[in-house]
Amino acid sequence: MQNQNEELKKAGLKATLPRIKIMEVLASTALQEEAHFSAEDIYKELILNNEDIGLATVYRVLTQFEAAGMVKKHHFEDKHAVYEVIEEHHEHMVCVDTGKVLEFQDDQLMTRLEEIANGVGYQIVDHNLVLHVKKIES
Amino acid sequence: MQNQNEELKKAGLKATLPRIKIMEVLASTALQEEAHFSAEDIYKELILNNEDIGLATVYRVLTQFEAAGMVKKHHFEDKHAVYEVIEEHHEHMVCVDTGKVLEFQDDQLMTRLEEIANGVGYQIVDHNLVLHVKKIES
DNA sequence: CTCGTTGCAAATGATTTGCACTTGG
DNA sequence: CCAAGTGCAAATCATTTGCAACGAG
Repeated sequence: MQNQNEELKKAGLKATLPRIKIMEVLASTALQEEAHFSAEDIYKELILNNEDIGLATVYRVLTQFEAAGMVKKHHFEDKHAVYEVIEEHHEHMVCVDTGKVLEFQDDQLMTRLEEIANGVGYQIVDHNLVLHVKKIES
Repeated sequence: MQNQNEELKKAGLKATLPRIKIMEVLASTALQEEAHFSAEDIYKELILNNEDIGLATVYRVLTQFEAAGMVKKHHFEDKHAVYEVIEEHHEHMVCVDTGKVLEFQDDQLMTRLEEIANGVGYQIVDHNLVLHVKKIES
């Protein structure tokens, strides 16, 4: 697990216990059927693991991770935000019935978006795309 | 202005003064260079017009309007939500430098999204797309 | 040692709710 | 009339911040 230590240093962050533990939760496949955690989710998971880490720290650390480009913050539902580890770029599809989150990636789509932005004199810096979907049951 | 009265009735809502005034603000081109208002924006505008309407009512009415499909709620920035009157469907592009919101619409894009969702057995119920852009200055 | 970090509690900002009082149909 | 709607103040929720104690390099 020395690699996480490295990642933190690279981001200019001290390798403290809270940060390491939070990274572990984010990276864990355990609770990760859906790899999108809210600050609260992570906090509860830490409590379960008998780690004595404050919720405020979870928020602070997630913010730092986001600034360091290690995680991405999403606002799928109205209230609390969720975070996910950045591995490769992809979009999200959320099932309105089950809440399940599917990920996908599509070059044709991205190309078209670029064309549209360029067409009005802009370049894309970032984007947010979430499809709210439901199973086809014909 | 009898048409707004109609719209409210159609939505099963009494045509009360607060609701009418809020609709007027939403529809007004006055403050509407950017037709995206937060609850607070609307509240302040009402105060300016010497209307005695509580902020809580603004929130309640906006929620009802959303449920009735008359307005759409967005979360462009992290904090407060903004609402806009639904007229015809379009996507948003927000300039990261100026905060300016541009709207666009593209069939090719929509078609591609449908294809993607269908491809995994889902149909699109709704979607959220926001491009964060900046001017090309070459 | 010395800052960067943390935990806790209190502060914040956006939105919601309880309740007694209006008001539209 | 009288249920639906409203204003106000208090409550709630997610997130942030101040500050004294702590710990990594």
